[in-house]
Amino acid sequence: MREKTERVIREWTESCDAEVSIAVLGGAWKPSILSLLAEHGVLRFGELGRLLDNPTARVLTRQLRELEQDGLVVRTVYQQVPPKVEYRLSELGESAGPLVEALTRWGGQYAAQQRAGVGAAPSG
Amino acid sequence: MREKTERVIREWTESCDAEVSIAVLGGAWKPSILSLLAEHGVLRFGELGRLLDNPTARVLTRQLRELEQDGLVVRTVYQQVPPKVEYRLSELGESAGPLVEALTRWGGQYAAQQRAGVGAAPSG
DNA sequence: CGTCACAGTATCCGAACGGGTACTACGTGA
DNA sequence: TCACGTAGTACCCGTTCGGATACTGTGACG
Repeated sequence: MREKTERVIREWTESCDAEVSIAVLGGAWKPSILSLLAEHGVLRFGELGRLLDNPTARVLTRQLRELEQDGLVVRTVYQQVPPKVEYRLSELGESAGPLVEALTRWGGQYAAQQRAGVGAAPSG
Repeated sequence: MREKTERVIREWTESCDAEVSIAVLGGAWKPSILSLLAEHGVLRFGELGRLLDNPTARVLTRQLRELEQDGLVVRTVYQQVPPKVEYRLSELGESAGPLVEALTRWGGQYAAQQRAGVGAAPSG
C-alpha cells in the first residue's frame, strides 16, 4: 500500500471512507487505466500509453506504480530485450470495476448537463 | 461551475468521464459534506464544522464554495446578526448520493482489508 | 558501428491544495 | 465599554501533483 493511502486510511475516521476510494482512484488517468485493463484483460506499458492520450512515460509509470502498490494492478516483467512489461487487474482491481463505472456514468451525465445547460436551463 | 471542473470537462475525452466525478467530489471533506447534507437536509456552517472533524474555517469555506460553484449545494444567507448561513443539497447534489455511497462502501471494504491483511493473508 | 524498439529513470518546474494564524463585521447583552 | 457568537476573509507555508525534457540499457538488425 502507498504511504499516502495508508495515511488516508489512518487519519480519516470511518465516516469518511469515501476519501479512501478517492485516494486510491483519484490520480490522473487512473480510472481510465482500470477501465482499459478491465476491458482488455492484459496490456503492455506502451499499449496503455497509446490507448490513453499519450501521457508522458513519467506520469504513466507513476500512476501504474501507485495502482500496483495499492494492490489494484499486477505488473509482470518479462526478462527480455526489448523489455516487455504487462499489466493486468488484481482481484481487488476487478472489485473496483462497478465503482469506476459509477464514476464514469455520473461524471458523464454531469459533464453533459454542464455543457448543455450552463445558465440556460429554463426551470420556470 | 469551477474553472477546474470546466477544464477537466474540456480537456479529458469522454472516455475519461470518471475524472469529472473525481474533480467534483475529490476534495478534502467533500464526500463527507455531501453525506451529512443528505442525512440532515439542512446544516449551518458551524454545524458542518462540528460534525466533521473541525476543519479550519478556511478549508471548510473553500470546499463549500467549490461544491456550490459546481452546483451540488445551495447556500442560503440570512441577513441577520450574528450571521446565519444554511447549506443544503441541490437536485444535482442529491443525484450524487448513490455515487458517494458507492465510494464509501468500496473505500470501507478496501480500508478494512488493508488494515487486516497487509502481508498476513494466508492465501495458500 | 549506428539505429531502433521498449520501458522506463532523472531532474526540474509551476500550479494547486490542505492547513495554520490572525483578523473582520455587527448586533446583543453584561 | 467590552466580550461574545457566527461566518467568514487575508496572508502565508510546505507538500504534492501533473507534466516537460533529457537520458539509460540492451539485444537485434542493417
